[in-house]
Amino acid sequence: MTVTLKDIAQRAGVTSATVSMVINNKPNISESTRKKVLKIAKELNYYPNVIARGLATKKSNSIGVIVPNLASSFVVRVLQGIKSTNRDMDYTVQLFDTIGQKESESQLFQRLARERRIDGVVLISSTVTDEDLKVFVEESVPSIVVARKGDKLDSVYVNNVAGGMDATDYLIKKGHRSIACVTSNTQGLPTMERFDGYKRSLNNSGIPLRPELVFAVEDDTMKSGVEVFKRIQETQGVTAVFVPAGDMVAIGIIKEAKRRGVIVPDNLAVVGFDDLPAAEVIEPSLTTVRQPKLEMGDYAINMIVDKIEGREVGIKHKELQCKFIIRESA
Amino acid sequence: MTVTLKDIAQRAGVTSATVSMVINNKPNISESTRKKVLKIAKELNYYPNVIARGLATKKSNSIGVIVPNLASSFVVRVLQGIKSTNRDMDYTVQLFDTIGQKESESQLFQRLARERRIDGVVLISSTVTDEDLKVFVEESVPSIVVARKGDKLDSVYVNNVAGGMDATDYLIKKGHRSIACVTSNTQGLPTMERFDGYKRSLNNSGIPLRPELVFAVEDDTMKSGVEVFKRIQETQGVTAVFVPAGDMVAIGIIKEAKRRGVIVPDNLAVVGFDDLPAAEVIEPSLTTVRQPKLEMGDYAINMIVDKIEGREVGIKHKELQCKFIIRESA
DNA sequence: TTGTAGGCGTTATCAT
DNA sequence: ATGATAACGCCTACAA
Repeated sequence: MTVTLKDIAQRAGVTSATVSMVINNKPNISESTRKKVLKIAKELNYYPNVIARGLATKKSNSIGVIVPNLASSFVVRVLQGIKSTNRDMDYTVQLFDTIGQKESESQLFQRLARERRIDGVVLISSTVTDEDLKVFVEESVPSIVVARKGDKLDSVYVNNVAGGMDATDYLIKKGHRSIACVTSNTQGLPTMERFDGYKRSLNNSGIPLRPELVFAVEDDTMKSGVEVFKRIQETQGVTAVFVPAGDMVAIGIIKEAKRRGVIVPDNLAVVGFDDLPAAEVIEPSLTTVRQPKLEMGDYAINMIVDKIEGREVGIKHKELQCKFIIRESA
Repeated sequence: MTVTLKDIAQRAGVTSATVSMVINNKPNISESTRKKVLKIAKELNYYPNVIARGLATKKSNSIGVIVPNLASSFVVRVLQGIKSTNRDMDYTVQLFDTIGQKESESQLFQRLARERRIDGVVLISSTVTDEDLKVFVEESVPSIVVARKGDKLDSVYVNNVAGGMDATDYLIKKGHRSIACVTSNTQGLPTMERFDGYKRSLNNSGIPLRPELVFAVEDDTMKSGVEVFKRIQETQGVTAVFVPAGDMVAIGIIKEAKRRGVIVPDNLAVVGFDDLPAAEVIEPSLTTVRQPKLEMGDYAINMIVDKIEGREVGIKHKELQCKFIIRESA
């Protein structure tokens, strides 16, 4: 049923080695046999068995994409970027998520590498620990981390500090002095960096950091935003809030503010982080910091393929810039 | 560098066949050698080469997921469902999208099948043609289509007609008689079915279908909603609108209505379709028809695995029900 | 230019 | 209970 090199070889009166060379466009094949072989291959609707090929060449021509949780819109967006530039490539994308798994990111990676399943890995995670990242460096399979800077590992990430500064600068420029900040205690480095940008911006303007204006939430949901709004309201004099924790939290804040008769942006200016689709839906629409997610995916896949094909050596980092999107909420 | 069965065999003083049997938990192995082999395997940090294994067993242990466009939130959600129940399975998910590709869904499928790359395929598409679907039936690799009913092919889909009826019934029950309907001319079968539900509901209540109340948009975006609102307003007497085209269109309608001083739901009741995250963000929040997307993914992956492993034969269909979500917009 | 032969790492069938 | 051996389908020296 399934047609192999041998089948073609027989019908063409040549050997399967010759057919292989034709299929792979190797030089030194007479035009006549090349034509004959190609014709028969087409007639029989031949496709090379990629598994057999992989065994022979020690290449799987596939790239693993490891994500902690496919439910994250950030992750999905980066994945879309990967897939969209991956189109023209000869690599297949295999998708792995680690949430609810016994294996950690690094264990999974090690297994994939050792099983010879993939030629390279893109890890999309901001929460992976330095300890875990070490394993990636040590394996011989090329890998790259997206969403945080890798120390000894290739990486693509965003300048969160600058993003946080842009947002805070803008609020200060608008005259705000009591600016609250809502961070996350589960999203790792990036929110910390954005918070850092907030601090630096205040500092640059000579505004003292007031710890009572700094709040933390668990996750990037409207519910968290609603809750944190109450805490913010208990603190006197806040006129603006910057939300490194993410757009959904910012949206929750806006919703609850409106419900309580606090006018956004007049009584409270709100700036989010991420630029989700919902940012345009909420009224007033959300001023926020956009991360170039598709672009991150694009860079990541290109970098990993370059690495796999030996076009690049050494550690490479790509830092992308956020874009401040001004809408109505601030 | 890479450790193989042979390496273990040598150190254990047995043959690689024996080691293979141990690794695969075959019976008829003495406890002593089993222990010895396992110990050495662990010491050497051995992982079986899945490619070699695949060649020998003629199984790749991976499932292809083909989607037209990963940018669709529907597709992503189904994919999340697939991945989340895929966790406990021994199958790897390979992701393919066809947008901007030279290959159609069916050509891609045929190639994947012939290349022996995958053991089964899940196609997530509502727009695939019957013609294309035929190829899926003909290949020997199991496949299943999600989001539309397959004729001779396994499928998981939603009862869109009932969804459309629920929505329209509700509006009628609320006293509406001039109910507009906004469909899509690019989203294929599902929106047509929802429209069908709309028609049946009207019919059941003895309300004549008025063609001038039926509109079509190009895509599921706020922009389309804004535009179609204007057209709706030109038609006198409309008090409600059902939007099979999707939630973003419905949200666009609400936005534009508010901008023009039309009060939702008092002057215009709006019902969407999908239940996107943004449905809860818009104010008034969107009454809509929720599709069980995660569940669809869950069923799909289970069905395909059953098929691959020979637990199921014959054509199976799974029809899921939508859920009507009442919020503020109607 | 083409054929021969061996190998990639596993599994599976038969002996022993 | 274990070993020999062939086979999976393809690639690649090397020989002719």
